[in-house]
Amino acid sequence: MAQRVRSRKGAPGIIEVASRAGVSPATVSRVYNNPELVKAPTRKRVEKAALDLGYIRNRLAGSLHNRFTGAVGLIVPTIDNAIFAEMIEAFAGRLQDHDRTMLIAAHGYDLSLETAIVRSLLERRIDGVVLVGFDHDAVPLNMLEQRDVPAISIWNYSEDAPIPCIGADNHKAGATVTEHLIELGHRDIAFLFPETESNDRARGRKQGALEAAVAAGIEVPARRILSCAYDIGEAKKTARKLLAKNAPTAVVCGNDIIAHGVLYASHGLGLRVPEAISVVGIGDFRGSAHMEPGLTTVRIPARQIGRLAADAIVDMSETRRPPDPACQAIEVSFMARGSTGPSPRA
Amino acid sequence: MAQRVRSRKGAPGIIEVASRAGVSPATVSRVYNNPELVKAPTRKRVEKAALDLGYIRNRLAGSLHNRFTGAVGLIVPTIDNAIFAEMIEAFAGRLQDHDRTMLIAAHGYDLSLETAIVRSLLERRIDGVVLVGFDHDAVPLNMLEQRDVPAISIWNYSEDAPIPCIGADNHKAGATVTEHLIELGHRDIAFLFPETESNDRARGRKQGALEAAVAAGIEVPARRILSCAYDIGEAKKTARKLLAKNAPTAVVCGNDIIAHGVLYASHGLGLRVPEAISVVGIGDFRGSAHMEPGLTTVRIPARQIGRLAADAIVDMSETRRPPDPACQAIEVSFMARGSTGPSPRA
DNA sequence: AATAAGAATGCAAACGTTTTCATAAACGGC
DNA sequence: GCCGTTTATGAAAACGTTTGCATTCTTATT
Repeated sequence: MAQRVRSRKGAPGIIEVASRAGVSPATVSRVYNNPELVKAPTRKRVEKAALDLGYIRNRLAGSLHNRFTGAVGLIVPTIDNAIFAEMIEAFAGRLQDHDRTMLIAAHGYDLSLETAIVRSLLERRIDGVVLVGFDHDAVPLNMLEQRDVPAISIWNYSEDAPIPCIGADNHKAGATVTEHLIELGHRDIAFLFPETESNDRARGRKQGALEAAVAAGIEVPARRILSCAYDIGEAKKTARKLLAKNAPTAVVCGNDIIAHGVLYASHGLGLRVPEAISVVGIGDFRGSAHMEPGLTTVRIPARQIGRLAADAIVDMSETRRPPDPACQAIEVSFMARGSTGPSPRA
Repeated sequence: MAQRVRSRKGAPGIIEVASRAGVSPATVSRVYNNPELVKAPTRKRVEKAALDLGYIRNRLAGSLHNRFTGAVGLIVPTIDNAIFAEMIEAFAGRLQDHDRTMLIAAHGYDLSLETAIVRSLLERRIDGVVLVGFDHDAVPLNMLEQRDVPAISIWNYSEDAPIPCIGADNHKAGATVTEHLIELGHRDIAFLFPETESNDRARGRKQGALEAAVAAGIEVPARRILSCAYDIGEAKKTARKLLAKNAPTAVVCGNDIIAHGVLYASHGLGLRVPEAISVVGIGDFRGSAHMEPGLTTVRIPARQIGRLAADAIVDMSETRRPPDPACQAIEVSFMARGSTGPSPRA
């Protein structure tokens, strides 16, 4: 029977459990942290006592002694983004499997906020931190390093990354979708990307896309390179201007959300996709496959990245050394769907 | 100058800061927790010492003494859901404003997991917990109450809620969209909702929708009541069957995601919206306004709920009593857009 | 049956703060 | 300048665990 009415201050501690089980506090502690060190019957008694009293251990007290809190920090640009949300969900789930808790914070693409966030995480003595991308202030990175708190970067991949990373080759992703359009005969291609200022993922994709065009002998005039926020409405508005007159035959979008906006703009203008205009995205968000027509895009396996990141950061916090190899490339896969077709001018 | 190379064990503590500033540890503590108690020049000296040493305080140690950890738990069905993500983002942001940290966990609509989650949060001695909806096991709720940890429910609203709540009247939301269709002359309406087993929000919406139909003298045959997961693909598949032959003139969807699926299914089948079929959603997710046609729906102000929830739980943890009034109704607003029109059979 | 080795448990000292209480310093009124 | 307050600081005892070391209980070996 769980003992009732433990008012405010009276939550039972390890000492109460110990005395009820007729053992020392040390033994109770061991039951939780090194069960194999205590003999089965004793363990049973302790477990029963804990249950009877409704004991809930205080991990904070332990962490004071340990070096470990069992909490891991995740810093993302935003939570409210379809593909990050997928990654976060997977990350959190996997962390739970490892008996860890996630602290999450968003900086809204303002990298200068990372310092404050990292500080606040360090005040809670997290066991490790996961960051998105490679663009980071030196200050927070130093704080982590000085305190010997493991950190990894996710989402982007580069061989010579400053910290261990798990991510996709965004450059290649941008190139892949562009090459697809080129193969279909498109020569007049527009590029619609988010602001690349403090977003190395988008930067890489854009570079990859533009370089692929150049490599195919296509020169891209400045008016074909547009930027817009991560927002369907904005993308739609921008695309409407782009498509209203003198439209290109294809649009490369920095992510699927922008592509959705472009698709809606096309529908709104009565431009048939893919007959009149081809559209490609990057990311393969939930839903992209099911639109009409389905969106041609490059799949970035967000959930996989989330899971691997959880595994990696937990491992690093335990072994106290970077994984081997430090950086892990996640393969993207091209998804050809209905939103792309031969150039009407071909 | 920040002092370099503090290897592993040597992170400076409050004691080092104190001695460098020539004060006692108590004073340093006060500088952080009750700055007004320490004279300006002393405070300055302490702050300088802390900066010089690169001191980062250890909140865990403090929480051991205090009752407060500055961490708040948020338990959601899933993070990977457009409208929850919006709420979470707003909640986390507001929490940061209050100098609090968010611990988040998802149970994937399996309410039995909440017990383990609550336990794990309590092990971290969170200052409060925010839950989604009213459907909860008694066990986790009791654990929270026994330990005097404040909890609130969000998303759903009811006057006689078991715990303080901040949310919308889902019943009314369901009724509103249905009445809109009825006003447009629709009599053959289908209802496509998520599983309501362990989801009181969906349950309320569905009830509201069906009751509105009944109130208008419409009898809804069982074959017009369908269920499908929160997933565009599934919704599309289910809708395709529904619309393939003997289609209703309108579909009420339990949320915007399902509505998106229905819309895509209609496009795929060549059914014009809203001429041949009207579709309504609930939620007003990002993007719903910009589809072609725009989705008629009911706006649930997710960000506002998130912000209010953060304010409320912080307040409760400080005052140690429920807010007044305990429950707060968030008004939903009907958004008429292009996806609904007069019934073709009218 | 004695003993060495190993396994299980207990003791008590940390861990890094906060906070009560006590003391010392500053202040204002006369 | 003196005294009664108020304000600023310090000393030391918590807070609830974990863990190294010491001790006791088992078990296996001879």
